Amino acid sequence: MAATPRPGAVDKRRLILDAAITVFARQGFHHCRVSDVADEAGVAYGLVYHYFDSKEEMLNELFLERWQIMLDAISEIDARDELPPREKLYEVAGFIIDSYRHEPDLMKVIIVEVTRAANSFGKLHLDKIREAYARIAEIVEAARRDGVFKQDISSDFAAMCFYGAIEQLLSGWIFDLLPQTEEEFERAKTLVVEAICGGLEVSPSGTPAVSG
Amino acid sequence: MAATPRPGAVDKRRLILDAAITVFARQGFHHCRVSDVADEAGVAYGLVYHYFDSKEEMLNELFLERWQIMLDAISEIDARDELPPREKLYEVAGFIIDSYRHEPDLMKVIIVEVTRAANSFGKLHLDKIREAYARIAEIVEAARRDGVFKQDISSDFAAMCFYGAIEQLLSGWIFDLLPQTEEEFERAKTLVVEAICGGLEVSPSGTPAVSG
Amino acid sequence: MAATPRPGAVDKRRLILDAAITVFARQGFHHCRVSDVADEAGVAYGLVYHYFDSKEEMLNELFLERWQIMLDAISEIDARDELPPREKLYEVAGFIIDSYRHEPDLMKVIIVEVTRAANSFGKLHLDKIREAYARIAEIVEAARRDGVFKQDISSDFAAMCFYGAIEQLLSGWIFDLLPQTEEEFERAKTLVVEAICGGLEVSPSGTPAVSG
Amino acid sequence: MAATPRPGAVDKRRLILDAAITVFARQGFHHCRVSDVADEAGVAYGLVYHYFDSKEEMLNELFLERWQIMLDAISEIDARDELPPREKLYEVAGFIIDSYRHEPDLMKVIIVEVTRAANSFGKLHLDKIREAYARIAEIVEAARRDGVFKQDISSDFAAMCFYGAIEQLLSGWIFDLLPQTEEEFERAKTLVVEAICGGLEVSPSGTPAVSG
DNA sequence: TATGAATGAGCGTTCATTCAT
DNA sequence: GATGAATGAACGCTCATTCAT
Repeated sequence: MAATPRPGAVDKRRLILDAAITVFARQGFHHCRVSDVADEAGVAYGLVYHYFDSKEEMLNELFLERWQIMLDAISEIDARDELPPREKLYEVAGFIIDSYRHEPDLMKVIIVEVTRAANSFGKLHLDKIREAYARIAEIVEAARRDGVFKQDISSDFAAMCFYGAIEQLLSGWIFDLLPQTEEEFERAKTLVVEAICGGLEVSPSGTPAVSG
Repeated sequence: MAATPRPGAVDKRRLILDAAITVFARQGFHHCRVSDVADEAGVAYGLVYHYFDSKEEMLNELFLERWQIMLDAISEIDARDELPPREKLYEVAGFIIDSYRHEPDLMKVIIVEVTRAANSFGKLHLDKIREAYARIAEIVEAARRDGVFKQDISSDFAAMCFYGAIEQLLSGWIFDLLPQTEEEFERAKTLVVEAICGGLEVSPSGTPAVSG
Repeated sequence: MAATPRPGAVDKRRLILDAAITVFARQGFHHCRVSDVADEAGVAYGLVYHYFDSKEEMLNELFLERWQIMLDAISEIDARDELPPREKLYEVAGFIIDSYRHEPDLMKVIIVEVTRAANSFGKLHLDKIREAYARIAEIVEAARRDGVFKQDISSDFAAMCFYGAIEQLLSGWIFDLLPQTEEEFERAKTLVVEAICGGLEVSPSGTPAVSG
Repeated sequence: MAATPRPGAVDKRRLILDAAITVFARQGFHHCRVSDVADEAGVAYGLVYHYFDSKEEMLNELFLERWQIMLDAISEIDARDELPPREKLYEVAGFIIDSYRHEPDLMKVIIVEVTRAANSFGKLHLDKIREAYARIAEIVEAARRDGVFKQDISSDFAAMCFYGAIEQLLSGWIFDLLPQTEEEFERAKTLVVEAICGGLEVSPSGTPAVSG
């Protein structure tokens, strides 16, 4: 559907999609019009319908595009056999946090408008979302098999807690409940893993820090 | 504005609010009409506007009403000095999970339509939401002062992880990603605390279980 | 329909009608609600419907009540045979101007909401309005028969000019285009008659002033 | 906002505006729906809102457009120095009467819905309306300076009487209180000036007729 | 490709009016 | 008489989508 633009020519489709990120993040998917996106992109709004079937399709595409990148990243991380489980989770947390760091609007849109919007978009993409949990769960499951992670906490359950903690951090940044500095982002990577893997409690023998 | 109804009479205002919970949960706030709420309540269209200024006001009221109950519950739990920190967090997790167990539609609405809706309602209620995190953070902070919880994880950060994990579990139930049985609910209370406080990793000397 | 209230009791019907004058004048008939009238009167709005069939009926009644008083006044003036035509017109202008002076809200409502609102209320009351013109025309007609007024200007036409000039003055006061002082009101009575009867132009032999 | 239509193409904006004149005149501004206007114009409902922000805006535009033409006409008349005051007023009356003759619906809308609607539109346009009176007053004022018009009647007052008389004639035609024939219209031009300038009374030495 | 005029279903909201108490 | 809860038709306005150019 999207023709490859001539080299040097502006890819209007991409232009529109990027404008959609900005507008969806700023006004919210339900509170913006297609014409707002077109205005942001500097094109006539009829053109939006030349490239996309509907307003929703833009959101879908933004989500799928980005989510797939994350799924691939998780898989790639899991494949690095040299990494211990905690390091793998650190890499996953790091990838997601860096995603927000580099593209906060896009991540905001995905979290706020898709991930949580169960009734409308979420349903379409539940399988994709489920897959992310499953891949994280695989990391946990391997750790359980190796006896590094606790047996009584199922890997699915653990994955939910882990992902939930990360998403909550992102929400905190999105809503300005947590400070957003480079240091905080880096620190968060270490601490969220420390919290979930090592626990909040002081353990008798101490917990080794994560390298990062 | 809403007069106290005669004893024995139906409180139409409450009827409408309850219908709103059902409809918002089923169709989503943005995908339902005010007439859907009126139909669900079995009242005339205009009566909704007799009691509420707008569709949004119903959502606001549902959120504020319920959220305050949670805030009060957390405070009450924190005041029980005999409880160790982990037990306090167990009570908090238990309260939230039970809230979902007993009123899944209402909790769904609050999580999906308010807590995450950054652009519209979320902003109105950020202070209330922030307060919940703060109260959880107080529990953690006391534990840190007592040397029970780690120093390097700030109480704010810990509170976000803890709350995020719980909300993710609720999301999992809402979206049918996790099984919903009485046992699962009970088990989740214990495990989420075990995961966050004790950590996913097997600690050298083992971790004491929570009573529940 | 309107029961005579017990002596000393408040006549709620009258109370509502007076409130309607205030509200109609302040907000305009179309821009006020029945409840605004009820609030102004300090009664429940259901009571308005106990006394009146509709919002319109209140306006109708206000108009008819007042207009009849004017019709009677014109007739009475016309019957005073000792008065020359110009004096009769002076008395008519004086009556209308004094009506505004003493009850500006009521006159505003009648002029703005009834007299000019041809499409809705006006039609119902056109006969009454026409009657006023006719009575003024009678005064003019008598003057023409006596040779005091010009033959080439029909009495109907003259009546329209005369009434139009007066109503325009009232409009000027209503819209604050003309100063509203006691002196201005008095002066206007004289001048409007002078303008219409004697004309704006300086006549060769001068024009006699009106007594007033 | 409204692009200039291709030559030969129908100007839909104009079409809608003309339909609005018809509908506002027939049903009254408050008693018609936007859909009535759209139906009358033979266009889709939404197109009205493509060209106009609101129902009110259409009325505003109709008024301002027409009123400016009148203001310009009065100025132009006043600038014709060769004309004596009475002739100038004759031209003004003639212009207004011809406006009604050629576009009775538009003039009806302006008089009934705007000029007199004190509470809503009138207020917005009072300055424009005031300007018309002022321009007429200038004509009178010059005549007073020249000693042709009476000193004791202020030019503002005289302008109100003059304009009021004319508007009343238009009201008479609008409400079918006066006969509407070409002859009547022509006659009215002469007579209204004769009445206001020369007065209704027979003056001792006679009044010169207006050429027209 | 690109534009924006044109469409019309749909929605939130208002408010005159009714009626049980 | 008096109240105000209850009704529901009606209306202004929005905006996703289509389509002629």
